[in-house]
Amino acid sequence: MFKAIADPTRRAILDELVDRDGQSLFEICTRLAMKHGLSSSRQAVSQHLDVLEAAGLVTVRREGRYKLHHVDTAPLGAIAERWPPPGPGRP
Amino acid sequence: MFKAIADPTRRAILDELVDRDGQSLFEICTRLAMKHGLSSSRQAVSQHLDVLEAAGLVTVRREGRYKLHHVDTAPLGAIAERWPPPGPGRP
DNA sequence: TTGATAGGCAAGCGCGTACTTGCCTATGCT
DNA sequence: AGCATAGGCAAGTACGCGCTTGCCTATCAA
Repeated sequence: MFKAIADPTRRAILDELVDRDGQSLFEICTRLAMKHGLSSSRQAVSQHLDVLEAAGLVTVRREGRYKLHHVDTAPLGAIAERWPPPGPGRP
Repeated sequence: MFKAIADPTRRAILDELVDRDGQSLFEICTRLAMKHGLSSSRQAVSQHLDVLEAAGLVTVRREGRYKLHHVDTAPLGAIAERWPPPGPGRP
């Protein structure tokens, strides 16, 4: 999971899915090229999505010939849980 | 910074420094071998510490011939800030 | 001053991983 | 049926990264 967010392209995909949940593969490709200036091929994005899915950060739902991707940022909470911020506790 | 916590050895180093702040290089090596069962060489750990320092997660303070390492988990807050947990907002 | 401890620098090796290339399957529109 | 769209699979390539190896410097104790 930590390796999943180590790649900048995968982080951009997460940003994109947070901004607009339930996108298909081609939608993600297009918006990555547009908004983030990334020129990743379809296969590259597909492989990134596989990694994100294996990390539990993205869930997949088939709809006809489309494959819609939904983001789930819950696993990232393990990071804040493992190394809690040094701020003042909850009074 | 994301790549810094992608490596399990570096995560173990962070755990070790949270448990006991201000350790030297050899202390970290020893405790990594003891508690985590990792047999990393001194140079390997040193390079990991360089990465953690570059990521802003570890600060260094020289004391005589020792090099004390202090942890700073604040940069990790950027993760929770970038992808906020989907829980209920703050009412 | 000599030896031992703590750490630094740089080159090289091996493997993982991000990406490409080429081809194949499935669903939808007309 | 026929074509276009959406996606899958597998092998191959290139580069980064973690780690080792070898040697060097600096601080402290005797």
